[in-house]
Amino acid sequence: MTETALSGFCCADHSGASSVEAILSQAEALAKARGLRLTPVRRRTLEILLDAHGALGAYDVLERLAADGFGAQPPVAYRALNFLVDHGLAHRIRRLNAFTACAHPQHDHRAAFLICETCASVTEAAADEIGPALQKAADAAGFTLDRATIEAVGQCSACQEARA
Amino acid sequence: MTETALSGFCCADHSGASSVEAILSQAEALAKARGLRLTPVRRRTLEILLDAHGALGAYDVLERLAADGFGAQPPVAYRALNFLVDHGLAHRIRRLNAFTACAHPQHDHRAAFLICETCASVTEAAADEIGPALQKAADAAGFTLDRATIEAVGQCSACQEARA
DNA sequence: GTTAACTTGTTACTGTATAACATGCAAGGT
DNA sequence: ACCTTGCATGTTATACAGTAACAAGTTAAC
Repeated sequence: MTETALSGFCCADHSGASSVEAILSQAEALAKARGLRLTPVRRRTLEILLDAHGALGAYDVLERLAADGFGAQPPVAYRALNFLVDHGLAHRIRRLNAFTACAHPQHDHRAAFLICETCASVTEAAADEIGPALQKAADAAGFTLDRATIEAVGQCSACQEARA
Repeated sequence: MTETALSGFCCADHSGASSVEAILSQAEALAKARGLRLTPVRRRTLEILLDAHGALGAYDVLERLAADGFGAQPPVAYRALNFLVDHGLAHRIRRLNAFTACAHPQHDHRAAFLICETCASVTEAAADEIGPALQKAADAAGFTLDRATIEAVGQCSACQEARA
């Protein structure tokens, strides 16, 4: 993969350039509040994800980090990405082996991801109603739920229109 | 990973040895009905997944296939596994990079997977109620839903008791 | 019995992720 | 200020996961 643009806008309300700044400062505030260290690599990694407006593979992120003078080996990217994921600033999209910035870092939300098969865009959707249904299924199995990954595949609205 | 036993029982009602046979013959009937060819490698692959009573990595499956005289190269395992997944006889667990036999191959169900963090067992839970909730979230985004992956992480009932 | 479609097998390779260790930086204690 | 302790970064090397492309054998249909 060279410069794999798994692009696409995460959601309407933060596709403008200004909101990159907004989310970045939210992240900074959040890190301060929780005593986390949003170091240069970590901050830059988040910025890269936000700039991509979609999902990026770890090696794509690494390429950009290296171009900025950070380390050029996989662990550099994986560590920063895992940090962001662990603290809710980014999400891992397993179906794509990729990562995407969290659109709403401030609230602890359960998110579902809508992955377009045509343009590979990733949209983060509120999954508040899915939680209880999943909880019920877990209860029935005597399973204690910690967290869940919900990834849907289909066609985004833009691609449906283009195809019509 | 050498002989990584991502073991654990899929669900109470098919953890007996006899049901391996039962599911296998269900699969055979189903293949016949749909005009699919459940060839030796494919059948054996399904059997391997059923014997494992849980999720197995592709390379674990490959090892066992090779031991049985089938090809020893990755595509052999991946092709058989993908065939099973494509036809609903197995599921791919993305969080584990692994595969597991479908517990209920006959009905076209939406399944959620409950992955135990302690013993790595994978339970297939009915997710019928989750579908509508997800559909609603997709609708709100103007997204046309095709299929979805739902993977939950937590503690299975057996491990909770053991820890208590 | 020949063709066309599919299945299996192979080699070779690309992509994804982590282990283990060395170095460096930062915050708190004395 | 100085040291210590823990965390962050960077490196090398390697493990693990998945696929492309082609050759050979099988099956089913005509």
